Amino acid sequence: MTEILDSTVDPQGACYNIAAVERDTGLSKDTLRVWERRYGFPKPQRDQHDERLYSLPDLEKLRLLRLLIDYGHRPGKIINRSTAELSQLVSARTPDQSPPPEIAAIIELLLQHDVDQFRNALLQALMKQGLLRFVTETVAGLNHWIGEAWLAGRVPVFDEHLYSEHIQNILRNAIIAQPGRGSGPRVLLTSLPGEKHRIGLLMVEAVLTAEGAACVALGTETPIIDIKDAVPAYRVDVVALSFSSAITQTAALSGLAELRTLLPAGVEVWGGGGALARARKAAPGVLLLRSFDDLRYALERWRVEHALR
Amino acid sequence: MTEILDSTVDPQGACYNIAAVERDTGLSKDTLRVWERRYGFPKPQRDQHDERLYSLPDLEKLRLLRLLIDYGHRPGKIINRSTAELSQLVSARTPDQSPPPEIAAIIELLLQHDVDQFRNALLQALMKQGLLRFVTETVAGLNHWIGEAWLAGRVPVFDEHLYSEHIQNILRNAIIAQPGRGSGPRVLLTSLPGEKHRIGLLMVEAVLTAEGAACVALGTETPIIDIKDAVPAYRVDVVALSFSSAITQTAALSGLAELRTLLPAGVEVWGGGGALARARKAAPGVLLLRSFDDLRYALERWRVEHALR
DNA sequence: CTCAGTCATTTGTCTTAGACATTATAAGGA
DNA sequence: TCCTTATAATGTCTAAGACAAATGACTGAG
Repeated sequence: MTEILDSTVDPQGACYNIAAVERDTGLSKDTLRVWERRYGFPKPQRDQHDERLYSLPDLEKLRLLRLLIDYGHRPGKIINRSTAELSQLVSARTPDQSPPPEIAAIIELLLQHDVDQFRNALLQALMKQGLLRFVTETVAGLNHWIGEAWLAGRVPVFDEHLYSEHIQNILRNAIIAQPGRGSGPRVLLTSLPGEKHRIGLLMVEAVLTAEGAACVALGTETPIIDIKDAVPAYRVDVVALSFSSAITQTAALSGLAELRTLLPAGVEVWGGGGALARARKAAPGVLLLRSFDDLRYALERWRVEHALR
Repeated sequence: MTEILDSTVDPQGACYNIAAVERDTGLSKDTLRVWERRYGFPKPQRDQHDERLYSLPDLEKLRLLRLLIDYGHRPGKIINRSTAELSQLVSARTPDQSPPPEIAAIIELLLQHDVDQFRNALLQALMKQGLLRFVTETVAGLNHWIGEAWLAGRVPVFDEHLYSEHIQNILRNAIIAQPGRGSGPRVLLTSLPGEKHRIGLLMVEAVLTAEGAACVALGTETPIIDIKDAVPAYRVDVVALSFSSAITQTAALSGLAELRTLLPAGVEVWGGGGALARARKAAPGVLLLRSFDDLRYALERWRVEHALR
C-alpha cells in the first residue's frame, strides 16, 4: 500500500519532491536545479528513480533565501551561509523589531488559538477605526507582521490559514455593508493566474468601495484573455490588478503590459501590491499604485478627468 | 529600439512566449513541449534564438482543448481537430435537463452582467429561504447548473468568477451574522492541497454554524501535517474535509485514511463533497457525508453520543 | 559630488531528447 | 454488473548547454 494522495510528502524523512518545493517556496523548478548545479545548494536526496527529494530544513532555508533575495540580496552571496546566519540577516533587516502594540495584541490572540476573542478583537478594531483606517493600518500591519513571523517560524501554517479566513470574513462583511456607489469609476478587480493572494484584493475592494467606486470583483487568477472579454461585458472604466510578493516584479510588469495591449485605450490599467512596491516604471498607459494613498489619488484623478469632459 | 518591458508580446504577430502561454492557458511548459513533440500541435514559430512564439489562434485552440480535457476528453483524441470542430464539441454538450425556474432566473441575471441586480436576487433568496434552505437548495443548484453551463461554454469564465465571489460574500456575511455557538462540537473545516474549491467549504460552514457547531475554518489546501498540528491547538472534536469533483474519489479516500491514522481516536474525521458522492465506504473511523442531510444527522449523532457521557 | 554610460558578472529561463510514474481505457472473468 | 488485470495514454522529471536580462563595478563628464 502506497501513499496515493499526497505523493509530495514522505512521512519518515519529511521529504518533498521538486513540484512541492516550487509550490511552497515560489522558486521555479529550473531555478532549483540550476542552483544545485552552480552553488551546490540545495543538494536533495534522490528517490529510487533519481528524482529529487528535498528535506524540511532545505525548505526552510529556501524560504529564507527567497525572502532575502526579495529584500535585495544576491543569491550567490548568501546561498552558502547557514540557516542560522540567514535568520540573523532577516532579523537584522527589520530594525523596528516589534510590531506596534495594537497589532501585537491581535497576533497574540491568534497564537493563543482563541477563535472567538481573535474575531472580536478584529471586529472591535474595525468598529473603532472605520473601514478605511482598519484596512490601511490594522490589516496591512497584520499582513506584514504575520508574514514576517511566519517566515521566522513563529506562526504555524494553520494559524496563518485561520487568520486569512477571518480577515476575509470581516472584509467581505464590511464591503457588502457599504452603501451604494457614488460618482466613481467601475473598476474590475482581479489578479493574474499564479497570483493566489486574496486578502490584498479584498483590501483594495474595501477601499475602492468606501471611496464610492463600483467594483466588479472577479477573485484571483483570471486569465488575461478572460479579463479582456469581461471589460466590455461589464462596461468597466478601470482594470486593477493585484500582485503580491509571491510573484516576481518582472512577471507582474509583463502581465500588465500584455493586458494593456489587449484593452481599448479608454480603459485604464492599474497595478499594485507587494511585487510592484519597488518597481520604477511600467509600460506606457499602465499606472503603478505603490500605496493605498496612490490608490485614492488615482481615483480622485479619474474623477477630475472624467468630470471635465 | 526594442520592446523593453514586455518580452512576452510581439504586437505585430501577437506572439506569446511559452511562459505567457503557461500563464494564460494553465498548461505547463513541459506539457506544451511534449504535445508539440508527440502530436505536432501547437507548432509555434521561433524567434531569432529558437525560442517558441505562439500565435493568438494557437492560444484560443489551447483553451478549448483545456476545457474539453477538463470535461473528460483525451488530449490525443481531439488535439488534431480544427478549432471550429472543437467549438462544436463544446457546444454539443447540451444539458440533460433545464434548471428550475428560480435558479434559471438568477443565472439569467448573472449572464446579463448586472452586478447589482444579481447580488440583490441572491440576497432576496437568502432572506426568503433562510440560511439553511438557501445553502442546500439555491446555492447547491446554482453551483450545479452554472458548472454545467460553464462546461458547455454558455457561461464565460469571468461570469463564473464573479458568481464565486458574490456567493462567498453572501455566505461569509451570513456566517458572521450567526449567533454564538450552542452545544455542538468544535469542527475544524478545510480541504487538502490540490482542492481549491472554496464554496463547498463555506456552504458546510454555514450549515454547521446554523446548527450550533463551532467552526474553525482554515480555508482550502491545508497540508495534512498542519491539520494534525491544528487539532490539539484548537482542541477540535471533529475534522471535516471537503472534496469537490475536481479531485478523484481514490485520492479523496486515501487522504481521509491518512489523516485518520495521524489523529487521536477521540477526534472524528468526516469527509464530504462531490468527489465522495458515489463512494461506497471509507477507511474505518472515517465518516462519509453524501448530502447536507447526512451532515446534520452526523452533528445530531455527535450531540447524542457526547451528551450521554 | 553626482549623474550617465560601458563593461563584466550574475542569474533565471529556455532549449534538447529520453525515461518512467501515473492515470485511463479496454478486455477478461467472477 | 462489478472487479481485476493488461495495455495504452499522458504528464512530469532528468541532463547539460546556451543566452538574455538584471545587477554591480568602473569610468568619465558636468
